[in-house]
Amino acid sequence: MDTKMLIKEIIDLDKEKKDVVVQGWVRTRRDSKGFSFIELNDGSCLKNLQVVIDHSIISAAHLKKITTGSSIKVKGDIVESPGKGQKWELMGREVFILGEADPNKYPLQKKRHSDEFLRQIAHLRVRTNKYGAINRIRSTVSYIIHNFLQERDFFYIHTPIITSSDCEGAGDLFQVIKKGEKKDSFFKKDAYLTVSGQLTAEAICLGLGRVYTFGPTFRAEDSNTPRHAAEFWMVEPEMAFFDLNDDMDLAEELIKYVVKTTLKQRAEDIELFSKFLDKGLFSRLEKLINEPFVRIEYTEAINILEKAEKKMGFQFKPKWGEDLQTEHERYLTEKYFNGPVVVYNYPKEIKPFYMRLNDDGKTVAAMDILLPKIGEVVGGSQREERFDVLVKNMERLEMKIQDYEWYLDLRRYGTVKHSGFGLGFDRLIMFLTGVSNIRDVIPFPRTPGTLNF
RNA sequence: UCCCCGGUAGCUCAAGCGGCAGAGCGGGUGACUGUUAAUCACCAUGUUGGCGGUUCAAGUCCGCCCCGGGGAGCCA
Repeated sequence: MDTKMLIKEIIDLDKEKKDVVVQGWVRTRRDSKGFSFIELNDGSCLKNLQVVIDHSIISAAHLKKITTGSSIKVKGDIVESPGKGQKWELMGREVFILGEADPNKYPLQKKRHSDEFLRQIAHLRVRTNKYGAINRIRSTVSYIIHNFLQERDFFYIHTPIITSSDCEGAGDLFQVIKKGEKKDSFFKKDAYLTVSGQLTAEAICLGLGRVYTFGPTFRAEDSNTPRHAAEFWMVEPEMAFFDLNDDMDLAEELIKYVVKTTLKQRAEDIELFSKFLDKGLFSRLEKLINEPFVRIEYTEAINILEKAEKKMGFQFKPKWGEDLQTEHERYLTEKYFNGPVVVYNYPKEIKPFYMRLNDDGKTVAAMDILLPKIGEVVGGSQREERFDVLVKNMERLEMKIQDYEWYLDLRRYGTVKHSGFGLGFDRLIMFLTGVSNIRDVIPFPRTPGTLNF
């Protein structure tokens, strides 16, 4: 009886194995006199399996159909390869062509393509080394994040994708309406796609203790940058009895754990990026694991930036009370500290209503984690647990308090100190791989003016 | 949304001042070879993003539009 095997399993074999079946997609075929070499990939790992086909087992007409992009099934024996470049190869005994790929039309050639071209054929680009690796890394990182949090007694919770109001005040929302009907015909009120699961996660947190969401979020901003997408994934832990320091500790520990574990579990895939895309990748990742993140107060960050202003000639003057500009973030992470920077205690005026007011009355217990090249990867805060202060905030911002009665209930009844943060999953993948455009770490990216597939 | 750059063969790109549209890769055919992005020879690539204008003549100049990229803004 033949054994169905993944190429990943074959690569790891420690001895030869008879009667094996392998299925996959052909990357290239090289013909010799009497036999052909096929590079076969099944997606299970970066490496291809070299398949040797003796021309006595296949007709010339069939062989011709085994072209780049076609899918085949091969039965045979795994034997040690006499050639250089691979330990094992599959000596074919029977070959079945599962699906042909007309070489005159198949868009992926055995050469490098530009990212822009591959984006147009996102349904096929996963068959390249680079995009196969990205998707494997996404899967592994997801699993690692779940592992990390579950081991620390966090519960994975599910917050709604369709939300009832623009609670978070987070920029532009996508509205949800029933096709062909008025905007409020279904829910009898306005409905939107979520921009964050935070507020509902807080509710579950104040009952379960430690929770997290991990799901898609949506922003309707007309942002055309390599770091923004209209649909992206976030991890949002929310913890009872955590203050801002606990919050920063957890976020830093999580990021370090993810990087360290991914380097171990997806070494081959990460190596591809460090070799061909970003020579400095390994040293940047190693540095992140081994050194504590710099933590500075917003006020200190402004001081540093003001001192650097003359030398750097910033387009925007750093000024207390204003948000940090992209050029400011880059100066801090890429020049001044050359590594991850956590900035905390921001002016209350530039942060949302739910962040906890500090004793100085001017700043809130907020924190952002900035990474070199990527910018903000984490945004979090200690939440305002004091009923009176929270209501005052909402009044200052002229919010409709009646829409948030349920949220205020969380402070009316058994309120406790609690904190949380949101981690941009796709930006984390960018940092891990050195891929510089978010459109290339999301399998089917959604951006303004682009909705394909 | 604003500023800048670009769109020429399937892909990546070239074409001095407006004067016959080209190369490499990929593809096809053949040769050679336990090959490794194989190698060598030959063959075919085309509405120069779209519409309009200037001109004897437009890939090239002008206008509008579409698409892509970079930067900025927006961004829990």
